[in-house]
Amino acid sequence: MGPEIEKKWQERWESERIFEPAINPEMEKFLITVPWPYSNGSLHVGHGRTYSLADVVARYRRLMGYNVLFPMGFHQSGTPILAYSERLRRGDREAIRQYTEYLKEYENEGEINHYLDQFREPENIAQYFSDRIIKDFRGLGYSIDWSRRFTSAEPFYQEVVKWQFRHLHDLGLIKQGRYPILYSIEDQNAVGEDDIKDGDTDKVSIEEFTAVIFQGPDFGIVAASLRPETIFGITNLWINPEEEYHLVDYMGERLVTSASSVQKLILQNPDIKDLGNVDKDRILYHEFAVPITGKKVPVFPSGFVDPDNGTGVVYSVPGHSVWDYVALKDIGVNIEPVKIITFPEGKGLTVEGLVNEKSIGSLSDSDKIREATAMLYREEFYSGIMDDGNSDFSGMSVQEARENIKKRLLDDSAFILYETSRKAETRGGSRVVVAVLQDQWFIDYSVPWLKEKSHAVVENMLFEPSHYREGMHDIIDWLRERPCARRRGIGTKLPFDERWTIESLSDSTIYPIVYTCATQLREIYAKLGSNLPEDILEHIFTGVPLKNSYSNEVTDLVNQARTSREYWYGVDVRMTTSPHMTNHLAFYIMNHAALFREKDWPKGIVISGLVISEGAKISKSKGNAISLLRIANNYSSDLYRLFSSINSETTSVLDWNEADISLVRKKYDSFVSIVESFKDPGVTDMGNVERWFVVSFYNHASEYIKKMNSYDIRGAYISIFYEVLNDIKHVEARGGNMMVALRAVIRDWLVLMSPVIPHTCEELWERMGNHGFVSTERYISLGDGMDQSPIHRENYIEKLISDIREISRATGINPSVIRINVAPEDIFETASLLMNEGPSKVPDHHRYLIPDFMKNRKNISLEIKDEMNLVRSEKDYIEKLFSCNVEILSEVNRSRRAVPWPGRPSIELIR
RNA sequence: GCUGAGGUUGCCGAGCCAGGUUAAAGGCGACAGACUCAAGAUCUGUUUCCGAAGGGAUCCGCCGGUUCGAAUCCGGCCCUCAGCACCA
Repeated sequence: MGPEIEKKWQERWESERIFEPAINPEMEKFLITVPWPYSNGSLHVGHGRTYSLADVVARYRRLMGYNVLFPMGFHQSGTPILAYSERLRRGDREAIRQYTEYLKEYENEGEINHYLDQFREPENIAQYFSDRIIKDFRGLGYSIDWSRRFTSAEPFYQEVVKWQFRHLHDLGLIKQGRYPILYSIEDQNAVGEDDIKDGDTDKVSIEEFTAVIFQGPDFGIVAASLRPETIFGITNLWINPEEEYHLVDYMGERLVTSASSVQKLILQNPDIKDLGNVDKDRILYHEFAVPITGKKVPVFPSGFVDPDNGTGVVYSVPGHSVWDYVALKDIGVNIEPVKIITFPEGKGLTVEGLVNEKSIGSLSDSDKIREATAMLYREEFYSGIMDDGNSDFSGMSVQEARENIKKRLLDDSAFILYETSRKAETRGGSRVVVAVLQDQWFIDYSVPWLKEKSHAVVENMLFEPSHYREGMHDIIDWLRERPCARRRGIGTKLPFDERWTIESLSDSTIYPIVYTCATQLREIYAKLGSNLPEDILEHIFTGVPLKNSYSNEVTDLVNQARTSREYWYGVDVRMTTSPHMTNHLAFYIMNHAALFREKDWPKGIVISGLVISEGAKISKSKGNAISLLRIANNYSSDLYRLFSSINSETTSVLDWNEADISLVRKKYDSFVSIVESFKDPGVTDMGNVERWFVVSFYNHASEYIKKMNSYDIRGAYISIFYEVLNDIKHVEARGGNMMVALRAVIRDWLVLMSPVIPHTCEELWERMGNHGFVSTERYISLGDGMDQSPIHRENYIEKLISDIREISRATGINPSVIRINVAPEDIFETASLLMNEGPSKVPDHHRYLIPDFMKNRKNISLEIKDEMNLVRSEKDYIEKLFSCNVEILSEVNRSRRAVPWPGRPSIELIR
């Protein structure tokens, strides 16, 4: 069905406000949420899936008689929107290109520059895309209650966030401490993924090095390593002869480090002071002492040392580092490598082996060296055993030794140094390093009482798929401190330290509760002159009596809000994707556990799978990120919804691809044409097939309900869509009267299909002369109580036909007459005796039948009492099917090949 | 290496949690037939092997176990994928 029809129904739904539920104590409520979208761009196929599935669930629950609330808001906190508007202001080409592309979807060519101009202000980006997303979501037919929407940047909401943080603080869950962050020295600011050049495609993470201090006669020298366990194999140190080196003061000690690393060290450790340049002659070829062993080693020059990485000093372990081994060869120094790591059974890679195998000649073969290094480190880390002669660590695995040696070194001869996982610069071109904040705010998720309470929440929740429950328990155990505030970004100020802005995931943990009372909160905030006092929020959210008195008007609003929260809250189901498990969903659960009473805790989480497009991961650069707007226009939103629901299980990956889409489209088209061509036949006389169709339909319907209740949306729609379509084919093949068959089920079919293809169903519903919306219909389940005999009768006929086919195939007979012999009365009785009483009761003249009965018992059934009539009623059909005559009789004749048993007539093919 | 998911008939993919009704849904592909001047679309049938009577044999990564009975439960092994970790 075309976009005009979809639009027509979207407008009607909206103007009649059928998805804006009111409190109704008579009805059971159902609150379903999906994390709010971040409004810095338009959404694509991948984003739409979870929202679509949630909408299918919401619409389904409505049919089943629940009072359903499906609300939505917008996330605008954090740095990305800010970073993008900064980039647009700076004239960043990539950002302009990307936003031009977004805008092209919605605006005329001529308007684009106007909007790009507007987007220099971050709030305009947020505003613009929130509006677009609402339109996109409406265009997909989502039954969202937009009247309750709000954004994370709205002042009244920020009061709620402050309330949350004051509480967490009072509960002792907020702490301050040291924390490493990515930082730009030039900009004197923290940088996020969006500020880094290629930060989205090539992530930069923070690595923890051990900076080891080697004592010399006049001063020490410090070399940073990720592999502290190798200190037993050190033969020398390296510095880069082309670079400058400085002395720094570190807690009274004088240490050598590269000039370009000094600033970084200071950012990480305020105790460090720069003492200025040091002559390299005082370092090169001098000896320094290795900690723990005390061994004295010389410093050699080598060009491979990067002054920006670590401290610009490298300790050399030629026994276990390809770089060091090759570098020593390079400068012609003959030092015997020290081996300190072995492998079980002596098998495993060695530096020498790799150098030979990859024919590495000199340091200029840097790619090969990197490759060899990766192989060696991997193998040593996973299977290496320490074997350094006689230290305390000998015999430990490399992994174990690394932790232990690091700990020992940190006591007095090392400190932690953080480094970026790759060289990175900001989009503005300044270097990105790691700085350590001394006063970072954290939420402390390690507190035992909170963990315990959170486990209790999880234990009582629904998880779909259920193994995520165990996963969530593990995550809760594993969570420690989580930084909860930033120095920049859009968001709420930390109420007890206004220099900080609450971090964007932390400000969005308990917001679903605000959907229950957003309109009242906004109004109270306005009436009280931009204020939302503590005791009011306390009262609304937790029911604690008000401490202060307010005007009647305000008190009324407060009461409404509290009543609404009491009715609606407790999110019944939150749907999202699995990457949210370790962050958002865990915080969501733990913050609810910390702040709210049991009744308001989350009740369920359904994890939906990711979406790929044409077999590939969706990314803007691949061009397979089709926007939701284009989906609705090019494919129709019902087709998108149907495809998302049916082409893959809720929890597994969905591939959006043309080949599969056209298959689903075909089915969809045949559904529409079947329903459209339906005309009430006026008669209701049913034959075997029609009766079978109706019972089968309701069997599918109860299967559908069972599956929808356990969030198996795909399975549910396979039952009520694909299988019903197949049944229709069967009725047609059997020459049944389709209109008579459909008449009995078509109303319910439209109703049950409406959650996935609501526009189509509304339109068909109306064309059939119904009033009102199919979306607000109620489906009354018939349960499993239906008489199944039409199914048995149809199975009997089907089995009869397939037996005829099989005999014909096995014998090669193409019959001119088929003789069907149905069990006569006395055989029926004998069979009944054999099945219910046992062989001893069989009358003597039938005892010869017992062996045959035993042989065929799995096909014998007493379900059908009037086989003769049944077979007669299908005589014409069978004759037509095999183009021959059918003779039906009912007799016992010992000379015949087979005995006619109930449920298994004997069949004779005559040439 | 850790954690999780998974290995099903040509392919994709159900079933497995609650063992028998499972030669194992559905789709795709292939083959045959109907329709058509033809192609496409659509419909019908077949698609592990054997069978001149509706039957039989073998089968769900590998090995073993529990059971009257296992694709389904238990133990071990092999392999694949994802996330994490690791990579001066």
